[in-house]
Amino acid sequence: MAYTEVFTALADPTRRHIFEALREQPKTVGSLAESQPVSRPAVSQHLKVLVSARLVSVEPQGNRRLYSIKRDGLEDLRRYLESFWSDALSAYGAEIARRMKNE
Amino acid sequence: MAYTEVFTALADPTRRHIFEALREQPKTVGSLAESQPVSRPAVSQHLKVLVSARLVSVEPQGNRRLYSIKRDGLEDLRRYLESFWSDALSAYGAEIARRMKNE
DNA sequence: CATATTGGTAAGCCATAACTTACGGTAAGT
DNA sequence: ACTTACCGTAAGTTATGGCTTACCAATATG
Repeated sequence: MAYTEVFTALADPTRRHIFEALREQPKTVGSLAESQPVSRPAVSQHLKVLVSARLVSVEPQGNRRLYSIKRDGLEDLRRYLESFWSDALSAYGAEIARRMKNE
Repeated sequence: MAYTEVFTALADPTRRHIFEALREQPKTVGSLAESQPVSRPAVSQHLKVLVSARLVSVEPQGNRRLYSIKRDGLEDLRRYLESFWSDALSAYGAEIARRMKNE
């Protein structure tokens, strides 16, 4: 399942904070580490996971590496959620119908 | 963050399979365990997590316990995603603008 | 009642995840 | 050229997560 990677990536609070910090603008590893309570290598490892989940992309710029949000991972997530929504609704309706039938 | 619980719950493949198995109709622990490659206690533990994440609800029926999908957790997830969407778009636009400026 | 169904919980095991420090490698500045 | 800044990776430690078996409580069934 491809969804596992995206869900796992966003499950960790620190990683989600990093991801959210990129909403404003693309940032470097160092600047991200400054606003997080963990070390720089930890941030680097988190970014690796986020990139692998296609939630974030990298762009090397000379000395530094600029990380920014990538929409692919979010698209996957949204697709999963939407496909689930109608089913959940129908199951909910079926449940209601079932209860009404038994009463 | 309340999102951690939902993301964590859906990050595990087995747990997601259980969750998806409830799309059709409410089921008992035993019937869920039959269609999964893990033991019944494992399913029970997974359901505990899903209930805690408000993705699933329980309804005791005499001897058995009927589990069904609850929409609250999915609502949370959708809200998070949507709030993120516009930001991601604006950040994306800002990035584009930034690159155009530099070229 | 006695026994079988159903299922939650405890204890223990093992893999993995998240973090640290230490290191190396490349680009920028002086 | 040397040194500083930036950052990825390796190695090691610790915590947590998912699984199993064993056990126990509660309801249904004969």
